[in-house]
Amino acid sequence: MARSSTTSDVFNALAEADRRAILSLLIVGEKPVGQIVMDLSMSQPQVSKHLRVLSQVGLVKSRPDGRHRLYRLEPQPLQPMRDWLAKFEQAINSRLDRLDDYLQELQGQGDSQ
Amino acid sequence: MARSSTTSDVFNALAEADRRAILSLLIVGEKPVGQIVMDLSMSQPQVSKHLRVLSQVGLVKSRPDGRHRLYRLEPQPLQPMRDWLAKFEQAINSRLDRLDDYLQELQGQGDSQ
DNA sequence: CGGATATATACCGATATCGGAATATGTGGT
DNA sequence: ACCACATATTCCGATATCGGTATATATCCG
Repeated sequence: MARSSTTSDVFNALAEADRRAILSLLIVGEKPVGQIVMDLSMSQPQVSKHLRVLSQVGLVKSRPDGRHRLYRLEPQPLQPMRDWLAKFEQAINSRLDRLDDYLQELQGQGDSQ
Repeated sequence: MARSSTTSDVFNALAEADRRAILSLLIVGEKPVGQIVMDLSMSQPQVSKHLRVLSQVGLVKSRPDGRHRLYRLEPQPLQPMRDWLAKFEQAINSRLDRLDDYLQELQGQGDSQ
């Protein structure tokens, strides 16, 4: 048993930097696969495979356009991730947290793992 | 070559649901390993391993407390993820986007694979 | 010091992922 | 129908991950 599953979970889909890059590219609008291949200097099959994963989790949708296929961003599935992160807002912004930072800067923090 | 790396990237660390659960637990405050084991009904080695990964990406820090070791949340490394998500705010909130939703609700959305 | 509790690490097998190369599918133009 | 272009899929080897079990390390207590 390796990682829980992958193509069913947005967190997992976004664990790959290349896939994040693809999504970022698509913010500006629809793009054909070939364009992504050029923009990111990745192999065509690699891009297709990543697009497939992104498709499966619903982060992109596609439509045919001549011999091209245009992929577009579908941002709704990002919501669970946004929700999850939101839970940490308070911790991130808390006064205590910054105090922690400060103290750790002062002392040579010996710790972790 | 499998996934780029794992223990160096926050996105990757959070690809595992169990690790997200651990972080969520720690929002309320420091906890010893055993407490996490009980709360999440996971095996002790499993929890220790997940904590190690979280440690490596800086999402938790620990301090000894008698024979226990208290782990606490360190939310700063979440920032890159927040930043990355922020890029999609506009797309998520856009009018067109909601229109998309609407249209997809109306039609039995047939698309994508 | 010896035993008990708490946590970390090592080892293992199963599995899923990734990238590359080759190939299949599909579409348009002539 | 055929050829070129665009994309998807399959097959493959390498690798990293995960969970389990067993064991090591550490700390406290008597």
